[in-house]
Amino acid sequence: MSVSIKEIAKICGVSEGTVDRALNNRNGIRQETKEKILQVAKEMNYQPNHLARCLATGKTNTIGVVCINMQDTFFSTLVEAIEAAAREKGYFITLILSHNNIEEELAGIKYLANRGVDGLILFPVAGGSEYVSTLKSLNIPIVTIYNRISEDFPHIDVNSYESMKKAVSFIHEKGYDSIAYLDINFDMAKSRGINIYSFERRRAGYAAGVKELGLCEHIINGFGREKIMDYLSVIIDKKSSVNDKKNDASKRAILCSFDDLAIRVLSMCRESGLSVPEDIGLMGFNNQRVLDDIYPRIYSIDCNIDSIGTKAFDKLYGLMKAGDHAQSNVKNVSDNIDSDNVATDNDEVIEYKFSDGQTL
Amino acid sequence: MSVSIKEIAKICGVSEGTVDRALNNRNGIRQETKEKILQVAKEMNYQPNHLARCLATGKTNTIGVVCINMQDTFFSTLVEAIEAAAREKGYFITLILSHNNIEEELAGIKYLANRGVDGLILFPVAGGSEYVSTLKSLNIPIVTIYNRISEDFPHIDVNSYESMKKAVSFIHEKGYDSIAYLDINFDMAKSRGINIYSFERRRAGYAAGVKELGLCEHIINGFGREKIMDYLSVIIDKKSSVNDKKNDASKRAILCSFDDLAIRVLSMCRESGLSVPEDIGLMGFNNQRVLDDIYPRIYSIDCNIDSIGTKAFDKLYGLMKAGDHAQSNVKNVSDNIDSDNVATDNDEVIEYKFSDGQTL
DNA sequence: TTGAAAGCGCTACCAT
DNA sequence: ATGGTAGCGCTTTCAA
Repeated sequence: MSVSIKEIAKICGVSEGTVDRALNNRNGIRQETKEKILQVAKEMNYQPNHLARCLATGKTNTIGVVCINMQDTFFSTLVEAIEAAAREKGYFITLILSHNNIEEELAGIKYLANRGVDGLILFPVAGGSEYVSTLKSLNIPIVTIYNRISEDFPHIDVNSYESMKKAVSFIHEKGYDSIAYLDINFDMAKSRGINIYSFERRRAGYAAGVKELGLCEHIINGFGREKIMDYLSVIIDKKSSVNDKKNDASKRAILCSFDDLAIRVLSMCRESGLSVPEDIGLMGFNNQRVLDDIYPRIYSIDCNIDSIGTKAFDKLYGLMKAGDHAQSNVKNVSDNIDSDNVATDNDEVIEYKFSDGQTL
Repeated sequence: MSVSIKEIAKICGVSEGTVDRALNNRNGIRQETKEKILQVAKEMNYQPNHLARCLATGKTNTIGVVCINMQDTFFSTLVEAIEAAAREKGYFITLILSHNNIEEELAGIKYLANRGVDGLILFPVAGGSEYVSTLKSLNIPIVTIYNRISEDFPHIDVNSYESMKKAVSFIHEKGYDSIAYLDINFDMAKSRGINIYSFERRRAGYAAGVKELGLCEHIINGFGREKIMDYLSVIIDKKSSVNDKKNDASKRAILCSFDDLAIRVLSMCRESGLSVPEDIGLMGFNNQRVLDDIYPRIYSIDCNIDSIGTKAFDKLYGLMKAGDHAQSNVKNVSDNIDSDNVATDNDEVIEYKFSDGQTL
């Protein structure tokens, strides 16, 4: 197929070692020899065989990324940021999608480990101490994003707890005294045993926020149309009977655990004849780009997704360079997934800000 | 790090070859020997070194995917479909993003080739005969998606031309007699020399559609807010003066070259006080999922994105298996990018359908 | 400064 | 049915 070092060596009448010295800028070679070899290599359009180099050096310059899916802009944007950061440093990414399936995730991780990736960035679906042991036994640097597994692995995410908590005060300051929280269905997720750390932190942040303000907690646990409609109907009723009893004058808002929910609620409001923000306030999480094209502009929490991706790679890069695998300086904690699974020193937290908006 | 065939051979007191036979289900090995070896391998948690295998076999079981970006749901969904199809067949994907940049794309392709990917799926940014030669010299199977390069490479895409043309009649049948087309700015793209085959086909389809119906062609060449506003203002004016002169009673619609534009127009209509579909009809292209959450439901052309991804991989898989690289049975055509660059036998066309909707 | 050769872990082929 | 061994293309070490 393509020319090898051996062939170049033969043509130049030198040894393979010398060709290697020329090609890879090592010292211990005379300038003229080097130039001649480089010249020949160029003429023959020599292309190094990455594979052979990997086998010889034990490094692949490839990191594995095990992500949930590519449908959610949140994930795909993150992957894009990781790819950019990786490529800048000369790394490739092998992408595997787990589709929120624990088995697929594990199989993927195993494949990647066998392939000898230098490091792993995980959007964990699984969790638990057994899982941690498995990962540690791989003996390669691992960084988690989004869901957290344990303090054994550096974790990068927006500070979901803090930002949601702040979002509650933010909404409250805009004059809303009833703030509901629209979220994924925890029971369903938990029955499947999947890791929902990120959503747990978000919800916990909301809960802390309303508690601090002395407001009522109202969590809509699942985002099917019926559940949303149930909630909206209260507002619709209130609106239609506004002349009758002016007692319940509370301004209501819904904080959503991710943007798509806010978009959905917005549309359902429109269908139901509710005006946003006149009849109901709305706020999302992630501030994905499509919000810029939707009227009215929904407030959202801007998680600075790009920087999560970048930091995740940078962290991993550090570990890879250090040869200092995460496992080396680790306390042997078996850490289960639960709401007490909070940030540690091994966690990196990303700044956030509130987007501009008109819906509150 | 991990156990090798050699170690297992030593422990079992057999040769490496025998271990290989056991591990890889080859024949020419006694059942008991095999079982014993497998047993030991399991105990030692043997994991095959993919890299070494690749080097020995010359196959990597990896395909390279050079895509534009991951921000557009259209692309990320496609990548997701490719990943699924690939994994099912035991292939990995190494993902490189070109960001619509010709240099990045070329660099990426070169990297992938050196890495010995077994095949390449390209969302081409570049084009032209020189590019074709470069790709052919790589000597690996290549399939293009989205933008086409030349008939030298199998190409998979929705039938943009046909579907856009049909979309025009579809809109017309709904009673609209003025159908504008909102598109990317061709001049800008062309001045950068990038491949816009897919958009060219879409626009050509629109043009053919209006021509066939004897309607006026109205192309909005660029989707900045001003350009869109320019067009909407005509409708706004018409609406406000509707009582004065009832002469221009034409029902207007805008066909958009991709969904995000339709979403944007919808919002701008809302801001401008125009009702959709009462004052203006709207239709998109791709039918991305977010449309389901937006009210009113925008009509769109459902390109069956998943099947594009699947077919692209299947096509590539065929080429890889055949060892029958695309270059082998090729006429040496230098094919430039232009609107005459139409489908050939080497092209696969994907079925499409119109989504349900309420905006027309 | 250069050459020679031993690996990396696996596959594949030829003997036996 | 099994053993032995020569590669794959590169890096790395030791000798000259």
